[in-house]
Amino acid sequence: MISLANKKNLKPEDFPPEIEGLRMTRQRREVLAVILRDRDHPTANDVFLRAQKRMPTISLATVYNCLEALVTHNIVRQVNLERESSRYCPNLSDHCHFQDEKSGKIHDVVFKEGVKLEDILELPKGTEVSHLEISLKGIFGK
Amino acid sequence: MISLANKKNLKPEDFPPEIEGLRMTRQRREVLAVILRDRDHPTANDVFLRAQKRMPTISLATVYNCLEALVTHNIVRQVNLERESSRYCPNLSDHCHFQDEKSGKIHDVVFKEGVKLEDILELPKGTEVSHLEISLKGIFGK
DNA sequence: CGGAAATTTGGAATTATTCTAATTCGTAAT
DNA sequence: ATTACGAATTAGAATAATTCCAAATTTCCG
Repeated sequence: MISLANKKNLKPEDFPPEIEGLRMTRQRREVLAVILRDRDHPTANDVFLRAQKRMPTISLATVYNCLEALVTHNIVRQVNLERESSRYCPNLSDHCHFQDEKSGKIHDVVFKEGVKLEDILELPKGTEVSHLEISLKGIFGK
Repeated sequence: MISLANKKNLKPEDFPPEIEGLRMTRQRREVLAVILRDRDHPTANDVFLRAQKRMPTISLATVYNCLEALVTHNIVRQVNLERESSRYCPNLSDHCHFQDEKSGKIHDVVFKEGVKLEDILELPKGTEVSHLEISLKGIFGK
């Protein structure tokens, strides 16, 4: 996994020509930069609006295309909460999402030290987990 | 919580006039009976098609209305997997959902004895969880 | 440079769900 | 029973997110 998750003030130009086998086009750079910049779990449309600022000609369809490419190449993660629009998250480490009912903000939540999901679920022998999503809603403390 | 989860061969007529404070109309009975009968996590449209068999005049809008009423009164649970249509589940006990990639079937998965989600997540003090959803995908063993 | 392949684009199409306004139903009082 | 009223149902239109499509553009490579 490439460590983009912590690079904060990355400009689109700073990305290498290829990430995780995905050719970085101008639009993909822009979309990725948007997601890395604010880290607030934007929807595709949010990304579109932000990307448009620097690249007024980008289209929504392209944003969807870029997001799909980034997701399938494991460069960003797609987050689905209830029936809302998908959101996009640059944090690739194991974590889940908590949506605060007051602010609407989405927080990343990590597992306690050493906890593995397979340890806590009653899964039949031979089960292979390829995808896992945990989402919570409520009042986020602090 | 009313123990409908285990009643299997329930006919619509068998329901009391009111469940969890929700008046049971003819359509709501039918929708609930469908969900209790097959327990295969049908979508709204699946429910519609099945309900139509016994009640040819029921409309899709009504199925959506009934499902919403049943969900908000905690009589059935709404299950969201990725971006697919919502599905509906009569099992109200704590559990999560595993979608088998081969068959497409959805399996209920329970926590191991004594595990509480709050114990395994790093949540800030004062956090109140009102809603929780865990979904998995992969090859389901056995 | 020249052609093939990949990407982008705008708009149309699709799909699940919600909305709306009119009708019907159910209940309870007369 | 009849009436009246609020709740529920209905069909169809509307909406919203996403995907599809076909044409235009860009990129890559020899």
